Amino acid sequence: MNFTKEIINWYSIHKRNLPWRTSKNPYFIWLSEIILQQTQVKQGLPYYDAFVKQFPTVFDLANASEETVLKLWQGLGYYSRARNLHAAARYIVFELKGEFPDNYKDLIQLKGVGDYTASAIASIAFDEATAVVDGNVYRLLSRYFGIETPINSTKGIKEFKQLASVLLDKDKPGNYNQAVMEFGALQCRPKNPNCNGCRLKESCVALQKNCVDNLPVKLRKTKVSTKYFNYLVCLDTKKRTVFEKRTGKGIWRNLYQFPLIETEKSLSIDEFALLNLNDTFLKDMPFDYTLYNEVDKVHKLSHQHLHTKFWIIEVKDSLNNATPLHKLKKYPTPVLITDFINEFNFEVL
DNA sequence: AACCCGGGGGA
DNA sequence: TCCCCAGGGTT
Repeated sequence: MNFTKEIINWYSIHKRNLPWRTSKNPYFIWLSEIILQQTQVKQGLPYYDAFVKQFPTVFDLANASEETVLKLWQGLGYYSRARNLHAAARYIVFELKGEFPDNYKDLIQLKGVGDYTASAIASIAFDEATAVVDGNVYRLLSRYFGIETPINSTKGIKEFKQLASVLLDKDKPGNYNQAVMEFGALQCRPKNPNCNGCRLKESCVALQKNCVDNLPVKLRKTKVSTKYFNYLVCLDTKKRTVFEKRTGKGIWRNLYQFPLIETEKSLSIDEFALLNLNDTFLKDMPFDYTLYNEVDKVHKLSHQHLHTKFWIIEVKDSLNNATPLHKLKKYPTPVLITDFINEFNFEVL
């Protein structure tokens, strides 16, 4: 049983028609790989189409503003991907004079491009024999070969990369790399893998040992922290509000939001009244306030649960540095804020 | 080595 | 609920 040939044969029959598979243009391959990091094909597909349409070449992407790129990325998550994508496009256009890096060593120098993505682009666009190891490959190899080394340990990362390199089809590395990932995604799924209909079932170690569900082994479950967010949604006499760009190194960097006050616990209306809002941009401003949502809106991220209250601040004056309400949807915002804006429906005010 | 970074979907 | 997803960057 030749693992590599079986995977390639399976792929020739079952491969999906995906837009980035119709071209070897490295820009399109790169774009698809960044979008698909930690993102399922179904979720990333509409974003890929939108990016190709709005930025047909790396020059178009480089000449756009970061805010425009973030706006198009809005809702997809892991926004550093969009910031790095944009920075790398500018680097390619303005430093490399538009000549796209054409090998693993140069590709991995790009912001947001690590071992996986450099291998994917190098093999698919440039036929370089570098093996990809993504979540699909970890799962498939750990099961088929019965490897119990944790996939997120230093030892595991090296071990699986080495094995993947041995299995790689050096003649058509791009085709094989896509095949092995596709096999993991469609056949050797995380839950309910299709072992009965699998052409590798006779030689699959995990299936023979009846431990398919226990592989791959992964260490360290991320602990989830809870945070309490209070957003100050101001409405002044000119139908404007305060909208700010997030700074710093935390989540949602360079996306926009209402002024945020983080607290140790969920605030009652009385407790909110004790906050000294005169220390903020509301200094010397007359205002009334109401609580928009009695029950905390809980926004769940992979590592944080955000318990959120939206406070509606009716300011009886004209705010400084305020944003007209009808312009809010022009800015890139996290889903938590996007949902609020849509639900609150400022436009009827 | 450990932690941070989003959001959606499946079971 | 918990886990996973065509991972990468920082400390």
